[in-house]
Amino acid sequence: MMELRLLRYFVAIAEERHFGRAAARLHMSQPPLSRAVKQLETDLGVVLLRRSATGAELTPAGNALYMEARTLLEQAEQARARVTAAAGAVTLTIGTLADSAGETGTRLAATFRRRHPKVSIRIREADFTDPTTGLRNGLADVALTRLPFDDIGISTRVLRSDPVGVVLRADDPLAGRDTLCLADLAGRPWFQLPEGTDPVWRAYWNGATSVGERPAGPVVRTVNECTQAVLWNGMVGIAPLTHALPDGLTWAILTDMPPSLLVVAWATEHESPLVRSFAHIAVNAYRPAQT
Amino acid sequence: MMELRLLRYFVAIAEERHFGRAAARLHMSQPPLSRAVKQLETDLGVVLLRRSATGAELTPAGNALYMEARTLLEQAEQARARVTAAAGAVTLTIGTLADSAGETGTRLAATFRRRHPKVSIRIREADFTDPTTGLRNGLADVALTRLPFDDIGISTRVLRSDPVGVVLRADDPLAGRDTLCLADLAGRPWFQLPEGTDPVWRAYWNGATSVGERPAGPVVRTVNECTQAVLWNGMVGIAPLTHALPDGLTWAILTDMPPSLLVVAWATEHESPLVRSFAHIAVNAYRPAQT
DNA sequence: AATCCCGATACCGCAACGGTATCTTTGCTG
DNA sequence: CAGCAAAGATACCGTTGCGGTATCGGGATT
Repeated sequence: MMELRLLRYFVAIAEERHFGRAAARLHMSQPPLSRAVKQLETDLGVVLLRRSATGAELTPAGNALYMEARTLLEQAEQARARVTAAAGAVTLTIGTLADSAGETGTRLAATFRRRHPKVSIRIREADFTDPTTGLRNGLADVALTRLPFDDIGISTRVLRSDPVGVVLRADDPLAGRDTLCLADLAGRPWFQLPEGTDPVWRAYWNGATSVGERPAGPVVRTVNECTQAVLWNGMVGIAPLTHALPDGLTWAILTDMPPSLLVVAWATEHESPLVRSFAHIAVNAYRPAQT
Repeated sequence: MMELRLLRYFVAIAEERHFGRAAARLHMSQPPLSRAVKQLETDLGVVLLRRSATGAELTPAGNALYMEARTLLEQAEQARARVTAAAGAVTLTIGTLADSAGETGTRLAATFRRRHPKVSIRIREADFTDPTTGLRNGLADVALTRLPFDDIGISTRVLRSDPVGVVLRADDPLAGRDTLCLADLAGRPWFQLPEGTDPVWRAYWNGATSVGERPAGPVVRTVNECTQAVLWNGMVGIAPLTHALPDGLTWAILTDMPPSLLVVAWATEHESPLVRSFAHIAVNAYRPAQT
């Protein structure tokens, strides 16, 4: 039977395109994943992955299942939230952009939990295609994300200003330089946000994108080994990196990209005492003279 | 973790309001269901059922989970169908109204499978609130259901005409009579379709409903022990009963209810060779002089 | 008070899950 | 082209947990 557990596994494999990395991300070993995929394949009567010596590629059916599984798991999460809400439980859903906000979120959530022990917290990791991390459709109550994006109806408080940088392979001709400008990167593959995403957000990142070619693979990918930045085959990311980069990668700041602002955000019309409290905690945590 | 298996179990329990009956319906024993519910309850941190000596009632949270689980399982089914469709597999989804159509569906599906071995078949059981069993929103390709309902855009072929009857407890004063009229039943509780359902369909059944009071419990319930009729605490159903009624129940035809027509139906604009083939098989199976 | 019925619990065998070790294949490389 | 490295598949194993039978406890009914 098609169980959610198998779908969780498959999503990890599909995103990593690699059984071993997926296993690491799931904190388990690789063989059960082989079995899980085979189980799904025999259950659905369909080949999901094209295995190779370098990893695994999605077949059309695999891609379909990846999309379906994502939404299904998301719907399951929402269902869970609605059920607990129906029981009178108070929940705060924190949306986080899949970059530095991840670790930030859990840290702030811990503080929040100390102050509001009875409120249960749910963290929803959104990918780069939605800078509001679901604020607009009620999928999140409060978000840790980045400006600029179309913020009408959204209240924001700036936490930190981060220069935008680029991640390079150590063997790159440009590696070793601390700063670069966009022109240095002309002609390289780049990441590109899909159409239909927030226009302001897209324009900001396309400022970088316009110098490069269109990418060949999927549009945005989050790399979990390095939660402090969005990497993609040695492409654009966000400084500062507090964690060390994986071996063989270096970092250079792009001097002509306007800085990206880490913010706490919420839908203005859904502002609540809990949301205010969380925003307050977040702003305090980043106040310069905190002592 | 909240797995689909647990939700399937919970849905059965919620509908039967009885662990034992749910176990029978799931072809398993009762103790694992106790465990499953407890597992869900601890996982969600919520009480789902109020247990009593006569069965189990849903708490508000339980009702919420019931709704969520239904849609989630449905979505999982659709997801599965879309994935196999993406692999180029051809699927025919047969919607069945939760009464006599159930058994009819599997029987016709068997014939259909013999004729089209490569087409995979999915049977979708719909409840009484949607006489089209999802034809309109693409949830089903072809339906075994009953007239009358609002059939604009829907093509139908009549398979059989069934008088409408009422199921009575053996200790009922009216039990033993073969025929009744609606007036005989004045003042009794009755089943009632929720607002927003197909108006023609609702009006038809409200013709019966109008003589009775409003029911107290949930609006429609399907009884699985008797797949040949919709029963509800000794309320209205559809003749003929080819299967014996459970002990303690009898059956009387309502002479002043217009008959209900068993039909095969499909969305006219989505008519396809497969749909035509299925309809043809269905009509042939019910032709009087078949020999 | 005795009985009945329902859900909960205890316990058991077995299927399935995840882990370790190893194999096969494939792409790369000297 | 031989050898190596890496990735997924397979074999096997200990443990978990699922579903089954037997039984218990507690309301409701008579």
